[in-house]
Amino acid sequence: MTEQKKSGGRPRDAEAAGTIKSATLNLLREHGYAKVTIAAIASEANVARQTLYNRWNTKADLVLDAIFEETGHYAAAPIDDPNLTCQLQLEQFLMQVFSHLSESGAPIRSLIAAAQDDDAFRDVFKTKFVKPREKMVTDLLKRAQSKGEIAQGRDVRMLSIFVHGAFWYALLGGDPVDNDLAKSIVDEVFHPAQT
Amino acid sequence: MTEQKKSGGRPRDAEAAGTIKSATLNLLREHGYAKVTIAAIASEANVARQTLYNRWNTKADLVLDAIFEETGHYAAAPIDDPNLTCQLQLEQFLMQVFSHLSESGAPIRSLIAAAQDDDAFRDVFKTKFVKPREKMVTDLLKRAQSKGEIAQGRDVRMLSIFVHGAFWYALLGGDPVDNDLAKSIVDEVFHPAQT
DNA sequence: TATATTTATAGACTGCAGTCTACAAACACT
DNA sequence: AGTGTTTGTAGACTGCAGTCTATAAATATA
Repeated sequence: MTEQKKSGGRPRDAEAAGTIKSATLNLLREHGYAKVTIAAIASEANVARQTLYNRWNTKADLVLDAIFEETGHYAAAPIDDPNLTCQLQLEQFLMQVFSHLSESGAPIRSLIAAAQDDDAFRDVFKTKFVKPREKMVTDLLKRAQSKGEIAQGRDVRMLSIFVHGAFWYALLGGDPVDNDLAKSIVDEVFHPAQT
Repeated sequence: MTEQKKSGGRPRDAEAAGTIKSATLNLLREHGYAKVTIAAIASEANVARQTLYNRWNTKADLVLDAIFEETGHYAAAPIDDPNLTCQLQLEQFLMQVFSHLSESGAPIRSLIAAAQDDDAFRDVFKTKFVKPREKMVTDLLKRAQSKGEIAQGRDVRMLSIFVHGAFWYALLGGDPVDNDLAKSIVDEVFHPAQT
């Protein structure tokens, strides 16, 4: 592929992408996904509307990209700290993720929404956002299993899905996604309660 | 409230609502939520566009209502059959729900999408669709707990959220929602595996 | 300098959701 | 029959996403 351009041509404005993305985030926080218009973003970024469409295919694409720019930082895989139980590590990881989401939860919800109507977009969203987080949790649970914190016979992949499912379920249902939820999820996944 | 109308007035066409809803379902199955237009539904039902807006506030409202009409049948609470384990009952219940969803899964996904941008709509969706199903599962799990199929110390409410979360997670992610998923979910919730 | 290529801008245009207005039709009450 | 009220119909209108076209600006290469 390599998508080579024939020769010169006017270069893309190097600053534009950043300016547009940050304008997008600002408007997003202020008004929410539905009320933010492409025209408003373009205007805020002092750029022609078409320039946005030169770089992103849809409003959802742009928003996805804009959110990644700052969400990436929070996606750091939890390092294995041998001094902490895996249970605690998972709890802290979830709390970190949740506290971030309480800031940009609404736009992310809107992304999920947009993803439903667009197969290609849903793939990107899954590949770049959902799957990596799923893997982080699966890996952590595997470590817990190898250290005996979780019984050998359990299906770690399904447990990871439980964790994320519970999280999405709360997020989409508009229920609070907070430390209490994190604790409840982790308690039940590790569920030492054997009566 | 009782919403009384002052006096007579032209009565609503009794057949219209049904005709519109079934036209909606037909077009929905054929083209998917995004590609179905209000105008097309109105035309299919031989009704003015405004008539739709007289009865439903938005496209999502209408689709929600249309889907309920046939989804209601499948929402029957699982009767407690003392001859079957609760684990089997849950598995059968989920299979029933899943097989229905593989038919109208796409429109339902679009509903979730629409719900994200509209608080009022999300409430209706939760109240009429999500919560009742959550309760069915919670009740079933409670029975399982009282019969000893699930340990006393476990948080049944959270387990129910795991079940639904896993289900929504698969649905929204575009993953197959089938018998295998149902079995995996139930196995892990009851997880007799104690190594 | 001349040409080809690519981006940026401005603005027209399409399609759809949802609103609004004017008018006709169907009812209740007097 | 006459009045008031509500629904149905037809069509104009607004706002936004996304497309398309014409033109100017910025680059590379000849």
